[in-house]
Amino acid sequence: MFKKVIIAEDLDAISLGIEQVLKDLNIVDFQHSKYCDDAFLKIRAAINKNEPYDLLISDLSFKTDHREVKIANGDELVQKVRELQPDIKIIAYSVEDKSYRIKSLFDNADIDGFVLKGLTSIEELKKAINLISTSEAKYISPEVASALQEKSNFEIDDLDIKILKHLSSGTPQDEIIQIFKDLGVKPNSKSAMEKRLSKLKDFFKANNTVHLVSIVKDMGII
Amino acid sequence: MFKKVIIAEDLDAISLGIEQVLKDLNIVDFQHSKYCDDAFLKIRAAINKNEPYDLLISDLSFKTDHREVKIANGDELVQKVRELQPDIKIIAYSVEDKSYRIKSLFDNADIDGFVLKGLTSIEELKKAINLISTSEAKYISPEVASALQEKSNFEIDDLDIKILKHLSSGTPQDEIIQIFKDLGVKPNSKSAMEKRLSKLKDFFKANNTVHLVSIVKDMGII
DNA sequence: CAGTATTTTACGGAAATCCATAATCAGCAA
DNA sequence: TTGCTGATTATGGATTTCCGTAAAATACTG
Repeated sequence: MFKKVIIAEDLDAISLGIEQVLKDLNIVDFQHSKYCDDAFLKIRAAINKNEPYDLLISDLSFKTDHREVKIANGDELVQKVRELQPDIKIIAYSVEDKSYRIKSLFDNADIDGFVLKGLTSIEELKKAINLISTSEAKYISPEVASALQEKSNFEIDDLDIKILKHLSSGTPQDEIIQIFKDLGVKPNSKSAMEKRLSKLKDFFKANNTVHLVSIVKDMGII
Repeated sequence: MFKKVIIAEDLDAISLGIEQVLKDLNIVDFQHSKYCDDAFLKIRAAINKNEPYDLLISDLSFKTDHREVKIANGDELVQKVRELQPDIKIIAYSVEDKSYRIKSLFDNADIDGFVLKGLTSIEELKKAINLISTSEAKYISPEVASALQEKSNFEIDDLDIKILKHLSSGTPQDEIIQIFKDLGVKPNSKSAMEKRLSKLKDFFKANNTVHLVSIVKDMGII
């Protein structure tokens, strides 16, 4: 079983629940951070003291404060923690149920478990911790297990995301092209843009641009 | 102080925290529902038994299950509870920070408090309960207090919402007009629709329709 | 009822987008 | 170099949206 655990979770109501789980599992050495930055610093400090954490339980969405932050959300946190300490186990604990985002956590940050906050998530969290502590298996909540089956999220590349973000913030297509030209981004013709858009509309089965933006917003892609 | 409390909250991790608050306040007679429908039935049953609840603490967003539900979210729940039992005190406890929605809770459902789930929300919840139990005052979390100051949310009426929903699901304007004509909705001309859209774009400072839909989705209006 | 104001509808040109096709260019093999 | 292939860019016309103005219908007033 894990000896030293760190929790990254901003909502006090929830972190109380998580701490209860750890106590039930007789894990007493745990810390709790309300900010991603803080969690990251603690993890780094622990490594330097040669007393590294062996489990991170992290929320994904964090409220934005007045204060300046380097790491804004759990996705970035787990990514950076994985780079810093490749052998740490990571469980994401979130309400996020968009398969696109869950899949990318397993693919990119190689997380060890995903527990969906829900009606029985406390029990699930226990199960996940138990499973991961004793094996190299991955845990994922049954409601969203299908996320991992989904065939590759196709080729929605970085440029597509850029275009979608511009569109959703009201920039007309012509201006987006101009911006890309000014920035020296490679494909920057009207046609290229239109081709990409029509590919995206085809892929997401959107009738028009409004629909497309609406869909990708719902999916949490932008 | 309140004698009998009901909690409507689907996430188990959070309801544990709320229950702790109630225990700290020496409130022992409380029930907990994970579904809005269930909460509503309990409240009605309590009235019938002449032992009504005097406080409802309700979340706003509830996860959708496989099961069929009559009341899908906290907004509807508090609305219906207010109609059923006008003298009950109601606290909304939610991560929702869109002023549009918060204001409408005070205006339409006449809730008594709004506590924003956050870093110190457990303490805030205690404060809110204390305040409301001893006076007719309203409680609102400081971070979102400005919501109540905002001048009327203008006249975004039901039809506007309908139009926006259609747009966001990919229906072209012409078709929306046709749908309205078929349904016998009153203003159903191309011009009327365009005028409304341009009013909305003006109001929300949107550059175009894509932008408009993006904004109202972010605000939680649709 | 006449007259005025407000709302709704109609119309039309400008702008943006959609969509198919053609031209251009870059890399590569013969 | 030549010719092929695929990717990018250009072009133009159909459709949709945008936006202002005018006509028509409705409501309101004295």
